Amino acid sequence: MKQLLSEMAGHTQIDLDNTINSGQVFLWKRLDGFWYGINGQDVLKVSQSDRITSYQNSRTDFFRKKDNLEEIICSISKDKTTRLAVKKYLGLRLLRQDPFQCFISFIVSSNSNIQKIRSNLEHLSVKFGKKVSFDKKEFYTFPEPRKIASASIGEISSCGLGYRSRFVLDAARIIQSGQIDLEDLKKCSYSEANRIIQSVPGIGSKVADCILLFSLDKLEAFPLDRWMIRILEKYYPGKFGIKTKSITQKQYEVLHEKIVKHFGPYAGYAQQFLFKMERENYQKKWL
DNA sequence: CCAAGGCCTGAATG
DNA sequence: ACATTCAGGCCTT
Repeated sequence: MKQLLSEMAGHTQIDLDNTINSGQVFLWKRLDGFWYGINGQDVLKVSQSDRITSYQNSRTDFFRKKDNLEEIICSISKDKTTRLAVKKYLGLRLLRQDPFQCFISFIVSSNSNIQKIRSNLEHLSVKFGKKVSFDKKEFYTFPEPRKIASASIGEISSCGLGYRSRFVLDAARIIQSGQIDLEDLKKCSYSEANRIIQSVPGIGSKVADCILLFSLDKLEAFPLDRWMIRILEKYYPGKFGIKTKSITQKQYEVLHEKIVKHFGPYAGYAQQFLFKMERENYQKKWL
């Protein structure tokens, strides 16, 4: 562990490629040696050597640079597997995304795959976002809640969302009407925010955890999808008492409690490292 | 509380 | 080619 931390001190650099390419964000492209990404109404630009810049000159800490990584890594490194994953992907980070974009993105993600999610979100942005020019390149910002909220089902489903179109429309209306204020959820506890966000049709346990972890600062969120279940079965056989591949809501809750008990309050970081390691093992192409 | 089945769509598989 | 299966779930019965 000591060795790991001293290694970190020299390598506090963020590993951009692996971070952007870790299933958290979908609207990022590499152009002329830079990464450009849509974050709500903003476009971010970053390269491995330069500071992050933004179309809107916003100050969002997108890469969570203020997180105390040393403390977090110490905290989550409870076992061999996690230590290996952390060591292998030291520069991997959680991102702090625009909440509404994240909210819609993960509703769209359910029962889908990366490529389709990206295609769906790009279509939504072209159709309902604003065209902006940044660095002499064109981008479409992510649609504002009111734009989606006032669309028809047909317009939304023309973006290829299928049966998720209804969920996306209703979800946007819930935000637009103020029935749920995503910023407010940042101030709630994990379980309270989780309960509220799961009241939205189309958001179950897994999608909720993604939104909470990637945009609402709930670092104990630990999205349990098919991959994570497989990972837990493989590296922690018997430890968490997983019985079936698809788990019920109740089983999800029980499992999540055990996870937090094991990994601690920054469990979400552990999830990210483990997930990345296993996906890489399977040599999946993501971008 | 659990199990089973259906769901849009596109890429992968046979 | 063409049919079938499957994918980073969720909802209803």
